Amino acid sequence: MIAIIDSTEKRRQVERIGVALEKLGLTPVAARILGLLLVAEPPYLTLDEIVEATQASKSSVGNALKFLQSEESIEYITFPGDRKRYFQLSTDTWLEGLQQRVEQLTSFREILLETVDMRSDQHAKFNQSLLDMCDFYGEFEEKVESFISEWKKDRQTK
Amino acid sequence: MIAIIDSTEKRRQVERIGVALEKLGLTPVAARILGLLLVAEPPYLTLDEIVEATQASKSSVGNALKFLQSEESIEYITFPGDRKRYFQLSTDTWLEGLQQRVEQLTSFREILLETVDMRSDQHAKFNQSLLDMCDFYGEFEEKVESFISEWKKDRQTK
DNA sequence: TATGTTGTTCGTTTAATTCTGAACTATTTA
DNA sequence: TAAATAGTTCAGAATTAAACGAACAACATA
Repeated sequence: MIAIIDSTEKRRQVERIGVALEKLGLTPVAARILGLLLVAEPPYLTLDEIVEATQASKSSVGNALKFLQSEESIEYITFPGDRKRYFQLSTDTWLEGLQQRVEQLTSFREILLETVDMRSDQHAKFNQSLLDMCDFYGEFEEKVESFISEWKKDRQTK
Repeated sequence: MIAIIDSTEKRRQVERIGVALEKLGLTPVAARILGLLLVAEPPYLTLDEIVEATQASKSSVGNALKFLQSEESIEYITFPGDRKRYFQLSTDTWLEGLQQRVEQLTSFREILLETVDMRSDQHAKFNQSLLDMCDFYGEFEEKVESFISEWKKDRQTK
């Protein structure tokens, strides 16, 4: 963490972001990489720069970069005459990630509906509560999806 | 898994729900308990019944129950003249859990805004993308919260 | 007061995840 | 062709998380 991130304040911010993202389910290294790419100027770094800045091993960073690319959280750009990959945050595709989460919700809702079907008509009140929950998430998913698509439309016309 | 859950089909459903909930971040035991409480009839079970049905240790189940209560995913009821606690899914408070997740989003958005403030005005396009993302989530949170409170209102008048 | 029942706590064990270092491939440069 | 650079793979080490079992506290009942 010498050259790329120059101030103590920035290093601390990388850690804060790292902790926040760990809580959302990322591994420590992956979380620090995203933090770094949010703070770094320019906001694109090579593998070796990330290795230096995070003090993690090349393989850890390499694997984390691969994972983050698969999640579409980051992508890389290149420059003519320079073989290195410059990794940066995906500023276009993060919406897709949210959409994937909504789809996860949908699939759980389907399992839940199946489960209610399996239940007898005893405990009707409980069954109804489960159905209510399904209704809520059904509408919720719709709302979220239409909000996302509207946002995308606005973005395109900009 | 002998007395409480009587059929192979139900046992399989508990596992399916368990796997789905593990993916959403629960531990295996906690996920199986929720699955069990979705499938079981009646939908309230004692600690010992859950121990028997899940084949996990009493302490694992006890700790998982404690955790699920803290998350407001489950609660317990009692019956007069019966000291045992009957654990069941919270059919009222699961919305609070969703709200807590939204709050997590808010706190990450705050960190993100701070981070943009720390950045220079070079790479303005990148900075703008981060701000756009903040805007999106800001509106998103509002939308979700108003949807939740409307839903609650409807529920009360029912 | 003894006995049984319900649920919790705590130290240990087990299992899963995360990270590492070394070796390796592929590509470029001298 | 040799040396350097960029990135990947993989077996094992280190770390973290999950589950266990035994002991314990609280309470009820006999």
